Amino acid sequence: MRIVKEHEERRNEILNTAQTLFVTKGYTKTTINDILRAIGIAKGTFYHYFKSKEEVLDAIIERIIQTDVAKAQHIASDPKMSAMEKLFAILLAQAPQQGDHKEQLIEHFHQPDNAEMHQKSLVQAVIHLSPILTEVIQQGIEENIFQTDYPQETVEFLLVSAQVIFDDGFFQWQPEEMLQRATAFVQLMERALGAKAGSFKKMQDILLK
Amino acid sequence: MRIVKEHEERRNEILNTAQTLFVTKGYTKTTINDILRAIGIAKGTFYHYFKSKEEVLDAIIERIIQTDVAKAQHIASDPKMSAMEKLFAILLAQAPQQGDHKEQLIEHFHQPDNAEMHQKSLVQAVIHLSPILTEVIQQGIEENIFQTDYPQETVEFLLVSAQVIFDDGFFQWQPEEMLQRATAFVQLMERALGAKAGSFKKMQDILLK
DNA sequence: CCGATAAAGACCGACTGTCGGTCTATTTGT
DNA sequence: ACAAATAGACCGACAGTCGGTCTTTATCGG
Repeated sequence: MRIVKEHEERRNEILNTAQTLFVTKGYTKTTINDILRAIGIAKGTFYHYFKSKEEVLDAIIERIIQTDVAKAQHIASDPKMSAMEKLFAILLAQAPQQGDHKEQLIEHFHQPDNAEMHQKSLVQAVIHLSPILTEVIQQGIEENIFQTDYPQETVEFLLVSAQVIFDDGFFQWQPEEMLQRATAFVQLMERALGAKAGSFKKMQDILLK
Repeated sequence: MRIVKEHEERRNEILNTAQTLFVTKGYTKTTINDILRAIGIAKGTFYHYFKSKEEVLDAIIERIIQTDVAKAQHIASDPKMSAMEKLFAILLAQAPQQGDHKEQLIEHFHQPDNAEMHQKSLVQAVIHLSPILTEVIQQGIEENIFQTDYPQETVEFLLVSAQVIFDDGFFQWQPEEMLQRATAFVQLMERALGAKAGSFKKMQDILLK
């Protein structure tokens, strides 16, 4: 049974299917054949679009990060927002994984042994988000609400911490442990950025909803 | 050619060889056959000692972490040291990877795609070191040199940041970028732990040598 | 303007090489 | 003689390759 499609359509079909499988079963445990079977295409077709399994993973991660980066950029470039508002908005925009494409992934299992995927996401997120957040912090320094000699590095540390601690797959926290860490993280941010004690109270309240 | 050895000796031989290969070529790219060839043993011998490739990785990581934990514990239990001294000593004991067993690994290549190994090391390091460091922080709170409502969580964040940022394999920094991050990290610690501004100056100086 | 022809490229699935892991036979120490 | 240690032939699963087919679209002579 031979069904011909547009290049981009087929490519996205592979990407979407692979993403669902990678997230639910894990990258390593997902077979190329799993992907082929799920779509109903042959080996050759897959390799007509991607030259390796890893290239698919990279493409998926790039796609995910890209949407997050776009949101962050949009917020960061708003001239009417204060640095504090931007910071909160950007972080909140990240947290809920959103419905991604349509609705899939909502019920995704916490897949522990998925090291490649987690690591690549982490690195890409830090690389692409830190410059944006650094600018926001610098705006905050000019507004005299933040104070640090190392805005860039501080952002990196905070991003890494958040990505690792709050990503399922590294540690499996109980709900109350998660809450505790979220609260602690807000305090860490406040201190790391040299903000006035208690100035992140608002964010704290939002997080604890 | 058949050579019989003591159980522990053979086991360590496998561990040492595997560790060298995992670090230089990466875990995934290292074949069981690579290990066998390097030692000069057969498949059956390998599987007589370990039931999977991953079990070898876990054993290696446990061994590495164990030496770090032992050092940390030894320092932490010294009744004559202040919390600040302990904190510095423990961190410094981690930094130089030491000659591990004898001398190997000194010239280890920075292997970027080694996600499994990096992730497992990270998680194990945090799990085993954070309780020890948390106690040190609590001692510091009693000594009134630190102040935080979240000692445990703060330690976790700091450990994660340090492990990821300073581990080759996640990011590849230039020497001066590394220095910059080390400096920034000391400031982050100072602030995160609620220490008096400038009280970590000593540590800073030591790091910059 | 139309039908033949050729180029592009989407698609197929048998096949290959590699790798982690199993199994059974043999040797060695006690 | 018995258990522990060693050996290596063997297996199934998997990522990736290759030679080729089918469909669509552009081109061109009449």
